[in-house]
Amino acid sequence: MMSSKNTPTRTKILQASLELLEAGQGAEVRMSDIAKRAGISRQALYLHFATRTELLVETTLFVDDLKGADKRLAPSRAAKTGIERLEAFVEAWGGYMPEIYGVGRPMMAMMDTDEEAAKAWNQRMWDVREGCEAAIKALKADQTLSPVYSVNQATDLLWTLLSVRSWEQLTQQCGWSQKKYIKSMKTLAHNTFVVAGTNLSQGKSK
Amino acid sequence: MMSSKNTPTRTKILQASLELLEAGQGAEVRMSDIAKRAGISRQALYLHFATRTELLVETTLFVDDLKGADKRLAPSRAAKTGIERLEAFVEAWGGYMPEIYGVGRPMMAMMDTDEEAAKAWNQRMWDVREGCEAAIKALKADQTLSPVYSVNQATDLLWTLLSVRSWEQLTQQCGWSQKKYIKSMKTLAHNTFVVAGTNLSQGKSK
DNA sequence: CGCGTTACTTTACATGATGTCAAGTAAAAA
DNA sequence: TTTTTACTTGACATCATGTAAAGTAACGCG
Repeated sequence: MMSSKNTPTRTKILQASLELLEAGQGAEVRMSDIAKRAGISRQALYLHFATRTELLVETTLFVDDLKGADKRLAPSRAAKTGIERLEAFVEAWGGYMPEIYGVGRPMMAMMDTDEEAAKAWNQRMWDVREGCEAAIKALKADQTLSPVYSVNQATDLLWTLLSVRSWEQLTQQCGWSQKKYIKSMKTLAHNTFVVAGTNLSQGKSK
Repeated sequence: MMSSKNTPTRTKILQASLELLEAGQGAEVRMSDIAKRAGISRQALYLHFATRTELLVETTLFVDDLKGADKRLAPSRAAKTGIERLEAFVEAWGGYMPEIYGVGRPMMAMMDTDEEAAKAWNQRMWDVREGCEAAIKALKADQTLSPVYSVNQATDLLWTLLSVRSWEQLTQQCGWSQKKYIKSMKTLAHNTFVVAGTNLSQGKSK
């Protein structure tokens, strides 16, 4: 019974999985590949993870732990004004996406065929939506939310703007730099959701 | 040699493929499924299409033919002002996406594993980008393009806003109606790309 | 009429990945 | 010393794609 313990072998597997996923630019990451890299037999993987999907899901949690997802989003929660919060969130999440894209890409690919994978990934994306909602609600509280949108509509829209797919298209397909992406998204979010007449990065409302 | 002919059997296959893809809400569409529905043997499929990918790609072309992709985009090309053109394009493409989503979903799923599928789908999406670019250039020509963005940047952004993935998120995940999607996108595109002080649906510039 | 070609059928099989099963082993724990 | 734990080895089931080969029924044509 090793259940949810942090045994060294389990960690080695997750580490191997992560390395392959991050390196793999389209390269398949098979169970046998992961086993080889972790230095154990393919069968041994199944002693720790029931399915490939489960391993992948656990890898995404592993990466959150490593890269400190929570800490990154903290500044956004600490922001005083809604505008600052919106900006901080765009910056934090926008900066985090490249870190998880390595595992995110295969996860998104699996969503189409694997129910479990879809559930796990959607759950995580829903958490992101909550971040969006919090930022929008902070704007609303400051009365700096554009009257064009309801809180829900603005949240949906912001969430879509900041989706991994959109980030992927802009940075991978269009060749945008990370810097350009974040700057553009800040501008776009500001211009879209903040009531007219309030400047970027000058959140002294009232 | 049946090469690129429109034989009845070939059409039957494409028809069957299309029906299954459109019906299939996550249901797998295997070669055997398509064969069964077309009323022929699985092997016969390979007499008309070398691979599953090729069949899927051909199905997307088939659907364009059926739904009249070209005709739908015509109004956009005919628009007098840039603003009208932008609006018409959002409306046309936004209205077209649900029609192709049935085949688009599996195509996008295949992109991750199949090089050919990726090339075919990207090619089609690139055509959409050209539509975006034309609309943005029309704004530029009218001097109604917001000075915040260059033509390229605006094109990339509009293209991403109008991507199938974004449409998918808003309509499938967030539950937006088609009407709401198009209206919101029109507003968003207008507010983002049209120079301030110009109203929606009143394109008399000059 | 006979002949060959076309379009399809049937059966069999190779491949490649996931996942299962069972027996064996080496070292730590009891 | 025995037992348990963690892993190894090798064999096998499954499932979809794609290949291969031989058979058949209809059709056009000299």
